[in-house]
Amino acid sequence: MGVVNKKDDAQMNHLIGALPNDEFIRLKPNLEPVSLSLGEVIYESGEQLKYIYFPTSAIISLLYIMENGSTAEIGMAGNDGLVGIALYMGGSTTPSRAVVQSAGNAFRMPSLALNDEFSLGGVFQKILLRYTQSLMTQISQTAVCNRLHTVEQQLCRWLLINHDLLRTNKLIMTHDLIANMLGVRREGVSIAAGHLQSKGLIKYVRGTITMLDRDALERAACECYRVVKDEYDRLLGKYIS
Amino acid sequence: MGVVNKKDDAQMNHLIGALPNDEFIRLKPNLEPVSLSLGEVIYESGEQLKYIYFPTSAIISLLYIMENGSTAEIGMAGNDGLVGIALYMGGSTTPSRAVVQSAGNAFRMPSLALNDEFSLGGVFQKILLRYTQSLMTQISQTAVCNRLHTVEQQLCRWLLINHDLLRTNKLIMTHDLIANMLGVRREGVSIAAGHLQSKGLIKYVRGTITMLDRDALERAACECYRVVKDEYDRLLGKYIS
DNA sequence: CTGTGTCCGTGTGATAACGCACAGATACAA
DNA sequence: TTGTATCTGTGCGTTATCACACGGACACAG
Repeated sequence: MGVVNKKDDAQMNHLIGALPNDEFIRLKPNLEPVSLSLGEVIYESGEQLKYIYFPTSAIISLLYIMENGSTAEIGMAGNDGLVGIALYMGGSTTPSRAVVQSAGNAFRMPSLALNDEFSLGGVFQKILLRYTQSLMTQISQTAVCNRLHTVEQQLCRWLLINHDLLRTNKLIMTHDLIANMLGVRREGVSIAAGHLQSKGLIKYVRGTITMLDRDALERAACECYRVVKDEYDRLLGKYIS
Repeated sequence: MGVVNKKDDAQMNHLIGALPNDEFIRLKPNLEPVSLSLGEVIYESGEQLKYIYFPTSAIISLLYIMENGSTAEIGMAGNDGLVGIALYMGGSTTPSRAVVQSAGNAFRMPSLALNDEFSLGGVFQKILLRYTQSLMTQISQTAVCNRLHTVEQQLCRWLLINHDLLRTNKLIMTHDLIANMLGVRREGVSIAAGHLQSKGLIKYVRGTITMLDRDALERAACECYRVVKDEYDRLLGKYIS
């Protein structure tokens, strides 16, 4: 007791949990726990960022909003990642919006403290850069996935990612919201979801989706899911193992 | 004479040209000029990288190759950028392939020298990180563009990017190759190109495309072109201006 | 328990892009 | 000049997705 311990709440975020003790102790005073509610906008497109967020139980979605109002998700971050890359990459902001997709908790850290620690060039910097590369893989794969795969395959992929981050089979999410994430029509999601339900992979009623057969979902998803997951493990596995 | 001067060939790459003199002098011995031929594969997916490339007149395309053999471009780098981000981000490799899309020259730099300079935390590091963010914007925009815009809009965007990098109106490129970049069928490109030709925006014959009316091309392209360009200028403008 | 809003199913027609197949045209080499 | 490879135009049937529209079902508050 009294000793700052890595088996702390902050541990629940894999990136924070991967830090060596000395770096963690230095950072800890700057980590402020916050509670994030569904739909909350963490960052608006083009807005100067003040904090970087390390989700623990929350899931945050990175969305692009086009001029005509349609939206599409380019990436997702949960306790495996962070939100606010632009702060240490030098841009201070991005053209995307960050929205809370699943309510929960996170730690946030002010820009100044972040940059102080980042510039020391320690493990913190290494992890942040590696995570950034992993996010680039996620975004890249989303790009090709949007081009080459069907809505149903993409829905499977999206459900699997959520499953990994939530670690529960129940997902509170309407078809309409999923459609906004995938950048397709609500009907398209309804049809794909109906198909998956009839095959027994999922079950849903009014805003909650239950995943019944994860293995089958993986088989029904496109390769993109696995590529991104494997690349994350390759880049960060040795830290968070 | 004898004085290492920034008005050097290396200057032709904007990122190198943006370095302060002391950093440039330190790096110069490690910059090896290379000539890149059309179709040459700089990096294979998953292959350990040895060099980072700073194109001067060449254009390099970042491609994803799916399991079924179809391809799609996620980004492009010319004298405005570099190829080999994974080297300083820590991953050493990426799941994408880098192919020479337009023959020309580049400088390459060994991994070791790159990391030595990067870890000093100077302007070099700042520029590389900012460029990385700009590339993320490019990839993200490609993702949503693939989802939401037509082949014709995307073709316009692609032509404009090439125009910016080549600084000539003539582009040596068949419909088939463009189709591989955009991740669509060759016929789709032929039809879109035919349409643009009939409107007088471009002209083409057997593997060479001439851009006739750049302003009209910008109007026919989706917003994605401008978003990415503006973000590049925002991130790097103050260095390369 | 009744109203109102949300969520999902379904239908119809339109459009964009796909896959395949082949013909005409051009370039280049023998 | 002739042959061959490459490049582009076009047609046809198929599929995925879109846009719009509406009805039924459920949830929850008053």
